[in-house]
Amino acid sequence: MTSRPLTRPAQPPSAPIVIVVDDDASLRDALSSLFRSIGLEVALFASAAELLAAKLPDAPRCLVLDIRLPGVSGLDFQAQLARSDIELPIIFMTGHGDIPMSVRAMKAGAVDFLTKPFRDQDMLDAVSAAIEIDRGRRAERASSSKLRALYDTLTERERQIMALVTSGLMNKQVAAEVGLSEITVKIHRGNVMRKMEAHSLADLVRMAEALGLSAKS
Amino acid sequence: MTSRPLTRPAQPPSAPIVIVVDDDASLRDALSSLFRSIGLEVALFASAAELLAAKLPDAPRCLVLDIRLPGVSGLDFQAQLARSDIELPIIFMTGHGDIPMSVRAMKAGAVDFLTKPFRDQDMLDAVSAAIEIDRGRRAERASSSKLRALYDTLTERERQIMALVTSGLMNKQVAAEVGLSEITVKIHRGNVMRKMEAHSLADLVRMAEALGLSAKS
DNA sequence: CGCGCGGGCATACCTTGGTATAGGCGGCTA
DNA sequence: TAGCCGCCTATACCAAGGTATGCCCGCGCG
Repeated sequence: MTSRPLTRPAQPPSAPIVIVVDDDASLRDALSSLFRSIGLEVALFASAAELLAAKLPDAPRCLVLDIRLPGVSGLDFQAQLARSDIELPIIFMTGHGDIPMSVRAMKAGAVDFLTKPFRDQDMLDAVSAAIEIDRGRRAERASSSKLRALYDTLTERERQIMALVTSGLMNKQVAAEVGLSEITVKIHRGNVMRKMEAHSLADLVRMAEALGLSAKS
Repeated sequence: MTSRPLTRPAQPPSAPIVIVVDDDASLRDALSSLFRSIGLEVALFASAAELLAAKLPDAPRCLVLDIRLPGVSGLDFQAQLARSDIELPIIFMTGHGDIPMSVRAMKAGAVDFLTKPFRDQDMLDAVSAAIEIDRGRRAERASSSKLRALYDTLTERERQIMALVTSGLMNKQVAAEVGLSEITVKIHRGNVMRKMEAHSLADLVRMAEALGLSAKS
């Protein structure tokens, strides 16, 4: 709930990036040229730590990850990313994996799990799907964080009135609920509409829905 | 959009059922006693066809399925169920599966994919999770089909007004949009509220949202 | 044919929503 | 201390929502 600046300097929509983490240099190179051949940007790393240290442009992306890594395992790294709430679609590669490993990865949200050697087309299909997923998630995050920012400008009272109004109560009922006069509720309600940039009650209801609000009586 | 009777005879909430499809009779029996030991109902079948022919009570359920089946494969059966829009959480078992097989199953929505021999506890955990998933889906289906039924009682005009009103337009704007007088819009709007059993505009907006309505201008 | 039903419109009347103007109170901070 | 902000309230006024009564039209159906 900290109020960070939410307007980043407008950047040209960057091309999708495939992040490859594998300790085998020759495989990295092969994947790099494979992805570049269809116009994707590529970022190569030999270990998870290197990736975490790197700064990557803000574009749709996905991670192509070997299960066996120097240091942590791919599955552990996946869990680590999830804990740091970094949402990044992952495609696993493995030379000596087993079924429980693949199931665990998929249950944790991996997009795909390829066994080496894999066909180029399979990898490209997986990466395309992953990039699409990330694109969708980014769009959702962008709109929902804008909504959050607006909601954060509301005072405590205004939030309270917003919850009650969007739950379907009339002004007089809201007033009775919180022990205010109806006119005061109207004022707050007007402030809420203005601050949330809602053009109608229907708008506001949808916003409340997206924010997960509910009137706890 | 056919108007089927939507009120089924009220049945007592039945206990969860585990459906087991495996051609190995001894495994079926073992699983049966395992599941019964924690109070779950069990339905046993030797093949997919037998399951399809059977009538099962309307209760939370899941399917425990061997990948290798007489006739169709488990994966094909999974796809077949999906096509017949039968939503049924599936737990696969396999003795000789491979990774691509497990990945395909998980991508198609399987809850788990266990390799034989598995530990009893792993199977029980998977089944519990699957039953929970089915319980949630059933609740969602029930409420959304009730909503559908109400929506189906609306006339064409009423549906049109509902979409426009819940998109945030005022009565006069709706009237201009569809070429009616404002008073007529009010009448339809009132009919919509009554037929949809909405107690407030906020309610109606949420219903429209759940129904996926949008005002196509 | 009469009837019901979906659809449309008008007048009248009341409730609810929304805003402007104006005032008071308490707390925080330059 | 003055000023700002959140908060609360009141009067007044107008727009929008909602319902009732009454009347009209066209269509399908027993």
